[in-house]
Amino acid sequence: MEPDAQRISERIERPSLSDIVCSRLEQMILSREIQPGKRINESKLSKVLGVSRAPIREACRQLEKLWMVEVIPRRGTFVREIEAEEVEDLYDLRAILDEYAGRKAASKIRKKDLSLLREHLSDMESATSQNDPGNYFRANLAFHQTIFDIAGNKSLPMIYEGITKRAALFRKSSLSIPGRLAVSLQQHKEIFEALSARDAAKTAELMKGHVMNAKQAIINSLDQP
Amino acid sequence: MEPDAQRISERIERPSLSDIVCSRLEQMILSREIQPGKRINESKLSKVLGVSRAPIREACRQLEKLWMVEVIPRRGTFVREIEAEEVEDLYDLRAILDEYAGRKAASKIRKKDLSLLREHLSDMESATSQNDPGNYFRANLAFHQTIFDIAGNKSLPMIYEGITKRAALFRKSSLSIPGRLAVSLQQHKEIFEALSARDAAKTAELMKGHVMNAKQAIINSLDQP
DNA sequence: AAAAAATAAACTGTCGACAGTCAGCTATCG
DNA sequence: CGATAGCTGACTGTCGACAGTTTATTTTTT
Repeated sequence: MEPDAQRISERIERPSLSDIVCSRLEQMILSREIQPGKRINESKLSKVLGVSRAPIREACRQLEKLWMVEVIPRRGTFVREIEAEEVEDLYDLRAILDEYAGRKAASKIRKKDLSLLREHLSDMESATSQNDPGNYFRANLAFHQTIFDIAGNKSLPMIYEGITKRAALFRKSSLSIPGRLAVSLQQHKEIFEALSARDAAKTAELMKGHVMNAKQAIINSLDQP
Repeated sequence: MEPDAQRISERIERPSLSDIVCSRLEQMILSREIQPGKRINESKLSKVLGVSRAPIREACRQLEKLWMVEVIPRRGTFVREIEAEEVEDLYDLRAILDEYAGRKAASKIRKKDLSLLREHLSDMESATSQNDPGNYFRANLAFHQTIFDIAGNKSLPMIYEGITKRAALFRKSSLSIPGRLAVSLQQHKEIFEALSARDAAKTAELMKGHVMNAKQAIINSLDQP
């Protein structure tokens, strides 16, 4: 019997073909194997991957949900392009969402939440000392998502995922800028402190500042590439 | 020749079968012909509508993008349920997005923007005097979307659409509460004034207050139904 | 009679095929 | 020589069918 029919989504399940194609496509897009603006050729790709067109189409729709591609009726599926200007927009949105999440999380946080955050923080710490942007990025994402969980706004994670995936299309991440990891780490430590102190205003301010800081770092790095 | 290959999305095009199925489905969901939590039976629906399953699936994926349904692998597509608690979450998100948009729009607004807003305002005015929530809703949406346009954050409208469609699943809208139309109209007039004065702080505050006010109205109406 | 197992029915995932549409090329016309 | 119209190849939209799962039903077991 189903103990909780509402929460069916979270069960173990092997991925369907569409899911496999989806991650494969995401990978191809992020690695620029398929370049921005280019069309995803369904029939060609289906031959390459050895599957029919149905899972390919399914995967494209999934990626559209994440704003990574744009499906144009009767024309095809195109990898989205992203301009510096739009990256700034996305960072602005991240800033206000993080600010909100920080404020809400600070007033709700519990001991076990703090220990989970501390784990992510230590992951970020070791990634920083090994100068490993990839792992830092993951731990960083986990840190922020944990704060969302604590904040408890159920709709926030979905929105945020779209924003981050879309921003990932941009060739440059703030974390790939030399010296950024250390700065970012320090900011997360401060956020952690503010959360421990249950200081909502301070947490909100730090979260916002953190994102706006990353935004500025990107803008600066573009001016002098 | 294509004058602007980037902006292909906006061209005249007759709807595909999937599009028709999609709006039909949306309608069925909002009218509760298919109830929240229920599965959308692809094969059954394909017989009813006289099309194959492919357009049906396509439409479901489209609705998933708008958070109106949840697609669970190998189980089917389910109409999303929405609790009062989540409606509050959605209003919170609308509040911070509107606040942000208001601040940004106030610093960028031009004369022709103001006249467009004035038009929407007068639409809302006549809808109010005729006590027509449907038309009021549309004019209201147009008003807010115009502010987004002025703010110029390209990603904002997409996010906002998801939030509003999702909130529409809830049986009650703040605008359906007796007396709300007049209150809402007054608030929009104040927002318009603040925008005219290019007062960013004031506009932001009013926008946020307006949404939070609507949220509170819903909460109150639920306590005493 | 309640729980578990086995069976049957229904449904989704995937496939290959065909038709209508679109992009690019060639030939025609001014 | 440039622009337009018609043609051609390629691709997406849609279809019906089949296979593997999931759900509902029936049978068996305790």
